[in-house]
Amino acid sequence: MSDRERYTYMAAVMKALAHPTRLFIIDELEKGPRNVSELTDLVGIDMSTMSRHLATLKQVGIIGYTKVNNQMIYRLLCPCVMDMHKCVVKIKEQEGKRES
Amino acid sequence: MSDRERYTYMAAVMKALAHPTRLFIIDELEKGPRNVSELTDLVGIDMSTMSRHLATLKQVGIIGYTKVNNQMIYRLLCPCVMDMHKCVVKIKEQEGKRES
DNA sequence: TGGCTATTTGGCGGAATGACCAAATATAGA
DNA sequence: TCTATATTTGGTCATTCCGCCAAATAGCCA
Repeated sequence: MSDRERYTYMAAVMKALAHPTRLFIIDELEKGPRNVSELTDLVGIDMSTMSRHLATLKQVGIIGYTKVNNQMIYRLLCPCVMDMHKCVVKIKEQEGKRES
Repeated sequence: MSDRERYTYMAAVMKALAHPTRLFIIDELEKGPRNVSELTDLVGIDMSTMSRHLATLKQVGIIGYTKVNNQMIYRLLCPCVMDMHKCVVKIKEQEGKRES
């Protein structure tokens, strides 16, 4: 894998995380599996929009789903995503200490 | 800070990282300070585009600069960003192990 | 089959992104 | 002051994103 490919891949993962709703989804799935309706109700957006957010996260392998009857039960595949949250918090914390 | 604000802030940081060139910039600045021309030559894009990428990273506090004569010397303010890289690598590693 | 529920997909519109070129700005030096 | 160098900013264009609504799809159950 070339450097260019690696950066492109990483950027795709970051991009998948770069939306408030999708970060919320990750936090919520960290508590346990949820179906699309539950997540939709929690966020308060159109279900079609939620479905697309879920597809975005699924596409890069952060979440997965199990089909149960006519429901899609989504779950977090990569808990390490939470480490990123912590890192972002660090960035914020040091914001005040910057020189320039 | 409300949950909604927190997610919005985090998403903004992720978004700033969500581009191959900007990830490259971070890797490069991790080695040491660089001016705009150096980074531009390394990536091979228009200097104006590079300048905007740098502004994006600066805006969320990941990098900073010092003005020396008519040069802008950029440097990494938040080395912890590298931790995120590691996390993304983890996501990639477990890609093969996924069930669905 | 028909109807009900859950979810995804197609399409549209407005906003943001990222590339380039050209022009503006700032600083050093002749 | 004039010129050269380094950087940013304004403008344009094509593409992508993200919201909604409407329609399609899939799986129960009567």
